[in-house]
Amino acid sequence: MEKNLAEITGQKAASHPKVDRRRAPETAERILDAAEMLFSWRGFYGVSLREIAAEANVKLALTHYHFGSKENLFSAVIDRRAADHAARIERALEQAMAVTGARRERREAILSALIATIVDRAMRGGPGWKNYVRLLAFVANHPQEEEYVSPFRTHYDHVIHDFVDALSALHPEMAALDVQWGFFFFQAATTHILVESGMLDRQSGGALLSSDLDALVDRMVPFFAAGFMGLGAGD
Amino acid sequence: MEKNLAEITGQKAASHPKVDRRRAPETAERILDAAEMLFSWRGFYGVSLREIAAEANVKLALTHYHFGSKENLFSAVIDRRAADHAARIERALEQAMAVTGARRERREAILSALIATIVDRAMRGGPGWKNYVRLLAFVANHPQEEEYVSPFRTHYDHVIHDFVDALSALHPEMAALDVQWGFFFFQAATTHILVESGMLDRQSGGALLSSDLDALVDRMVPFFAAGFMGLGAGD
DNA sequence: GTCTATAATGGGATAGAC
DNA sequence: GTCTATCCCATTATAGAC
Repeated sequence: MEKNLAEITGQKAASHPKVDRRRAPETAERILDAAEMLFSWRGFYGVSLREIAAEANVKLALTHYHFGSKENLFSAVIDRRAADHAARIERALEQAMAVTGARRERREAILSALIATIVDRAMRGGPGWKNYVRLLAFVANHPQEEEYVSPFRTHYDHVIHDFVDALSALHPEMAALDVQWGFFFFQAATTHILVESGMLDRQSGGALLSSDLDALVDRMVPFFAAGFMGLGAGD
Repeated sequence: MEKNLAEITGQKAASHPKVDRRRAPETAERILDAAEMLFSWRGFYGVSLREIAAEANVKLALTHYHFGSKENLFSAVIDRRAADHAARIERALEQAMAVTGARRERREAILSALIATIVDRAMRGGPGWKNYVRLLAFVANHPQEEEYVSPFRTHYDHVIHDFVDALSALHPEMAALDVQWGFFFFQAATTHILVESGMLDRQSGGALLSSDLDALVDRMVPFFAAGFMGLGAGD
């Protein structure tokens, strides 16, 4: 069961020049890159520090020197990007709330602020970001009882709260709980899709690709914006 | 292979036949129950056979005696319920396709055939079913590259295909790919929600409960039925 | 900071008595 | 079918040389 993941997925951790000029600062980064990639595919339990060290071309002991423990390394992977990522999403939400026009369009702008910002990082932020986004979605799909999800919560809980507030302000005619339901459905689909489980590819026979995230956004935003009307949103 | 030890040793035979027949099936069932529960929370890698044996009040060696290997045990957990479960969903779909009325209602009936049937098993099938449904959703959220997802695919891929067909037949005015997108969104939200990640509870401050799946169905079906109108479905 | 070596533990799997 | 005992290997983590 433990096959070489790089061969299967054709993926590598974020690449760095082979020739090391300054090893010291780069080593920790390489370990983070490797951990980010491997954790994003198999989760916390499915990856060993040995695999991470090998993927990073680093000796095993260095993972402990730089990060102390496996759990610490996992947290470090998230902490490297989470604050910046959450801030980007918050900024996009602010811009979306400044949009004027029909409420349907304003609703779409809000939803797009979340999914399009995430997709932008995954598609145009470099290979590390793609892995990070997958990891983010992966963790979001796990029970909150797991300890390793807590770093994720501290960074993103308030973001989600702000989105619900924005939608509630846009739709005073809706019951507050219905707004929460609707956004939860949107968020649920988002996190499922971004793990790239490959289901979409298989079910469509390749006509729809999980990797084509831009096409995803174009379908997802109008679909979910319309969904709110099923819960009583006036158009 | 599995000879009766009493015959070989010449000891008395018929002393415990009833006890053996009662115990034999029960042990394997207890192991399956424990594995089902633990796998559903922490996944394949996050659980050890020792934990499973302890949870089942059984010695470690018995897990190997009854199931051979860890992978085999995982498959056995799925095989115990998957065929019955898939058949229930298929039957519900057939009944939904017999519904007459407005297309919106027929669309809701189809979506409900999936989610309500799953929720029915989770809520009213007993504790084992609740764990199975969580495991089902858990695995659906994992990359298809993982080998342990294949037993799920063989049991459920055709079910999903039939749902897409039913929706496509209902909406000839929609592009076939858009129907696939819409159902994929629905399925994505379904699998995310059923892992009971606890997000909903946290975000709503307890006003919405992940465990209240019946309330979920009441919101989810109209929401996603309306979503299709965002992709060009005539009402 | 990086290396080799090793401790200490837990993992899956098996043998053989009963 | 169930038990005890054990093998063998992978795991996380640490010690100490350089």
